Amino acid sequence: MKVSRLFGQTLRDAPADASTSLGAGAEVVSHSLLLRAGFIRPLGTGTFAYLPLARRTLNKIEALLREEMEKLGGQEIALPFVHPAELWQATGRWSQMGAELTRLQDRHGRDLVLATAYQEVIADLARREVQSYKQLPRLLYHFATLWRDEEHPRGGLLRTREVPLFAAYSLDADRDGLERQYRAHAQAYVNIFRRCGLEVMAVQSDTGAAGENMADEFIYLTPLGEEMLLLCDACGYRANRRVARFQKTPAAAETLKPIEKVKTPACKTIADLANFLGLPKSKTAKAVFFMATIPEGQALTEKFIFAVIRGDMELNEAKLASVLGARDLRPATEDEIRAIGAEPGFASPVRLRGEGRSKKGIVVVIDDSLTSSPNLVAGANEADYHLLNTNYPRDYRADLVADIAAAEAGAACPQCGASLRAERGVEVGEIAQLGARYAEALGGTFLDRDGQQKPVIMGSYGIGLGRLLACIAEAHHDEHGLLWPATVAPFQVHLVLLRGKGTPQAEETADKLYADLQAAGIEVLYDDREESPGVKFNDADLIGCPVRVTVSERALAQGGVEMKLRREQEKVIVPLAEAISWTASAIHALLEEISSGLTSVEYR
RNA sequence: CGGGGCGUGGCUCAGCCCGGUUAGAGCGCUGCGUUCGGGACGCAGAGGUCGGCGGUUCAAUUCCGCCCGCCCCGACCA
Repeated sequence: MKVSRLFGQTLRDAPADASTSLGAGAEVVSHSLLLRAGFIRPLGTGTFAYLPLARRTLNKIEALLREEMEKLGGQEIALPFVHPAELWQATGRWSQMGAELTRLQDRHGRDLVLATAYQEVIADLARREVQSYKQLPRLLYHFATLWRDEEHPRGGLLRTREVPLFAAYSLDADRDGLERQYRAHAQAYVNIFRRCGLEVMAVQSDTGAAGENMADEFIYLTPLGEEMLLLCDACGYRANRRVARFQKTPAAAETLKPIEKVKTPACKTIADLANFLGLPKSKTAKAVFFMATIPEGQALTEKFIFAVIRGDMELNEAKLASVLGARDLRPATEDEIRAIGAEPGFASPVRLRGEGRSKKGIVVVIDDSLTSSPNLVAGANEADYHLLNTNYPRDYRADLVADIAAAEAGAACPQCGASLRAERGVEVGEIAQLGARYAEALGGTFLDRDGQQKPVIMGSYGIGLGRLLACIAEAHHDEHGLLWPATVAPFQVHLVLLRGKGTPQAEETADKLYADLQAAGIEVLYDDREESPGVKFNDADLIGCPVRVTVSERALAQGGVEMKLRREQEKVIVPLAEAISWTASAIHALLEEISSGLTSVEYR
């Protein structure tokens, strides 16, 4: 491709809204570089056009994914982007999902959804096609678009509303089969990301709205990431904070003492309270209030959630939402708290005024640590008063007892007790064991060898391709621009022509070299423009092809053409006759460097 | 959801507080000439319903209201 014909130009400055900060105000380099280098352009909020350079890189990623999937026995399919609502109603996601699921109607008034995922459609296909165990196992995969109406698209390609997606789905007759395919994917994914030049970490996650069993996320570690991970260096425990467990320090055994009401003026926080009473936070119970939207059948009900946790721990909203089966959770307002008879800052489930709370839709959820922590200080539901020595279940009831505590950095590892470390990262892929959930919801059964009708066991395996592109850019750039791994670079070679003045020799040489390199199967971006050397070199650095070849009078006078790797400073003059072979071997070496890093990764 | 900020040629921004001929700059773009190894220079150009609607006014890019779009922060622990 000649730069003079390439669609999309480089920009000296990034658009103002591209220097978007994210999290702690860090600039999202991938966003500004991909914009400046002419890879992407924003269309609307959270939607992007992928220009030829980006599309070429995505093509390479897709080719690599196809290779890896074919190795696993995968078969490529294509699926519609607009789905009938019935499928989503059957699995319950129609009612479970909030505004991120876009619902629409066709001209006949039939409900439709824009795909936020494709498990329903896969399960529907499986129901129609799979009648016998002889048709299992199968592995399907596709490249598709996914629309999730995110509230806060951020960080350019890191969090978008429209997502170019790769996903695979395994269909099995039993859980052993699922386990085999799942492990195969866990290994394949590590290699897939490595081949893209991205080091990722697999961590345990929940399956969110999608599944029912175990899942692993593949995380690229970066402070820009929205995922918080807890890692154990001692035993290798790795989990997303949403689901991370930890060992709760047990409270000392004590005999239960009688409740005692004490005046605690202006003690509205746990810190104030512990300080005022001269007790550790672990001797207190704190109450946190939410309004939860919970699906019941097809209907949604809003319930008041009275959550109680020991004062030395923090509540994990994701865990709470999970145990409640809540679709949405928001902090309750002070008015809502008073309406149930509690006093903000001095609330507890003990002696809650206005009993018969279940009728009022109040759900009390307590952290499991409270069952073994005696004589805690809790609110008296009266301004400026707390109660000493409250005990569960002596003094109050709970509708649910569960682990709703957030693991923090420094908490004890659930496996070995060592101190957990916290890291941030971006989720670039997820693999999940869905089990029978989808087949059961949609009635997808097959006749097994034993003559029994059984549900098809599914797994799903997905990668966000735009996000992957952004993460690769985050991992591979310098102050001058992008620095693509050879496996996914839009072009392998950036050929720069410096015409100079006078003779047409340089141009004729470059034209021929362009043709010869292409004939040798090398992908070349040829900068044939009438631009100054500075502009051309800066654009080459910005775009980031791994090998740069410069044809100029100066280099020809020195006996050849100039070769430079994007990541190196050194330049060498290579005789024209050896230019092709030099380039080919340089590319080969770069590719080899990446493939040699591939190992058969044992799934833990 | 709440609070704050922004919206002016393709891009980055000035002008607005204090209303008044033809709305500016740099980059980019077009033409001509010079230059030619790290974002060169000269000359001549093109390109703007100043986000939209409404109001105040003799007069609105400027003041006011509403809307739309974008950005940031807060979301909460009692």
